Amino acid sequence: MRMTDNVVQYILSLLEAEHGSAEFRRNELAETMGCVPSQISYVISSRFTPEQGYLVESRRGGGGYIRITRVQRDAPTLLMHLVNSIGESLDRTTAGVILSNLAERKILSVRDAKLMATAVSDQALSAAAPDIRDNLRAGILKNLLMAAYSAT
Amino acid sequence: MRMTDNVVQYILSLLEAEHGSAEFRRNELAETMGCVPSQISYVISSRFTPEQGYLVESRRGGGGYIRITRVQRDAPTLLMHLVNSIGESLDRTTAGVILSNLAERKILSVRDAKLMATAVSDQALSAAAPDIRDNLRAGILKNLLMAAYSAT
DNA sequence: TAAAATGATAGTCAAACAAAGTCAAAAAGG
DNA sequence: CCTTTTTGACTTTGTTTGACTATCATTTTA
Repeated sequence: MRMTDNVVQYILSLLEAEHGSAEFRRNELAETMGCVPSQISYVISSRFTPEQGYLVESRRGGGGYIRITRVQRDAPTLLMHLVNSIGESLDRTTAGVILSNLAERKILSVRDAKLMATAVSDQALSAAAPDIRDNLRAGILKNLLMAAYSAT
Repeated sequence: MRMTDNVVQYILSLLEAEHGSAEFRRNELAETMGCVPSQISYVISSRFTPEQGYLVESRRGGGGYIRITRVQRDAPTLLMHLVNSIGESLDRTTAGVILSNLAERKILSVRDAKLMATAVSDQALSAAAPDIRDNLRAGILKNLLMAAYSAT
């Protein structure tokens, strides 16, 4: 398993245990996970972004910390924000992060998330030239999320 | 015996051992089979297609993998016939007919059918030039049908 | 006491690494 | 011939690492 996934899991468990808010020291977490500190930064910047519904605050220097807070919004609002944040292009990694996050937060069923992931996969889009796949992904996923919301 | 057939056999045995889903690293498998990595890609693209009842997922980069999932053993034969009849191109009218038919016959839930219809709609595919949309529809729908009935 | 030094943090960025994907040419079958 | 298979060079994607920078609180110094 990737270090990235381990760190994600660990942070999610912290969020779970503390009802939506996790605070830690970057170096300490890196130590317990057995990775370099910048890996923590990588995980946060790729997996706990505002688009994913997380607020990240931090402070450097002595007594520094990183705090991640799950933004509390009802499902429709969260979906709307998400759809608006997607724009014209969506790479597959981000698509995957979005969908697993929605499933994790129980905004989508695991089944819906899997179907959507399939719909935006490279396999499904193989008929399109690689350089427009990200545009297709954006269009497809936005439509799917809207559909999932309105068909609830 | 051809290398291709050896690789097919090996993957089939993995699928058997793991009840319908096999995950491996392309390079590793190539190593154990004694072939170049791209041969694995060739085998997958020619022998583990949706037409043959398989769904393929993959990831690049560190910790990358290829995962092949077989369709459920009790998947409706109609579904498989359908996937085979689709070919390289599927116009939106036919897609609509197919999906409402599947829902009608209760092979798909109404929700799944609606999501799939959204995924192959012109709206969702607006980023693609009109002349390739039918090709995209074919690829997307075939993959979605496999996903809806994939083992595990 | 104000300024400077110190040490404890987190942030940034690019390079190194670890995969899988693509494509076209060569080889092998039929 | 024509199709399928085999091969390998090259591309793209995603992760990991580490050197360097920025910031903040505390302690020392002038």
